[in-house]
Amino acid sequence: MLSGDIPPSQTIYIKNLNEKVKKEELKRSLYALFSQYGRILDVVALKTPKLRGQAWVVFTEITAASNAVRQMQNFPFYDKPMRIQYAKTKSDCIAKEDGSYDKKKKQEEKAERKRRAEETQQSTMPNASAQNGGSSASFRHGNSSAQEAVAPNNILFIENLPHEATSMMLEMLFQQYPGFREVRMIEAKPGIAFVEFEDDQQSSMAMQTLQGFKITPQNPMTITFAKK
DNA sequence: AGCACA
Repeated sequence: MLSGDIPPSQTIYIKNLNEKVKKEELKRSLYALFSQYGRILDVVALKTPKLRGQAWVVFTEITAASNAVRQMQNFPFYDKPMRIQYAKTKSDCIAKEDGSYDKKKKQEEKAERKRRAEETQQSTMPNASAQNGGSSASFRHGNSSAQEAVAPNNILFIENLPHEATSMMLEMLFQQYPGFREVRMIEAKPGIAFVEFEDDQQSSMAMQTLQGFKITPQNPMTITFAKK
């Protein structure tokens, strides 16, 4: 069944995610990867048996979600091709924004789900010791520039580097990713760098894993695709 | 495969 029967939404539903990736890392990587398409309001991922391997990414704009669904379809992410659809229901963070969030209704739905789970389960449910990792995807943005949607490409743009960062240091960091070509820094512009890969999938993988990486505690690096 | 909001 194709996903065509789900109407466009500003939330995308992603499945076939690598279940070995830790929740917080997964959320950050998804954020890093998908912020190319527009501003993200929330990333939801749970590791419960029913929900592992899946995630929701909430954009402010439907058009951003549409581009993400099309362009990142089957993108190899942690070695598995992502399967992306629009979400079936409205995200809570959207409902809260537009006033349609109804707490009572929410609780009924929750109770209903629980009831159904129990009737199909019919067996022992040990301690539901929920894993309280908590916290939403906190993430830093580049201090400059409202983020435009720059299409994924093979060159990364690195910002917020400490002034003492050298191209040698960056090379050490980035060369471990397949397809690495070179680091370019501009003497006249400290704090930024360009890192080139052979293709955009390889650059994306490096971006995902190094997004927010701190060379010094005060300098989480911001990685975006370079404008061409 | 699996559509939630810890």
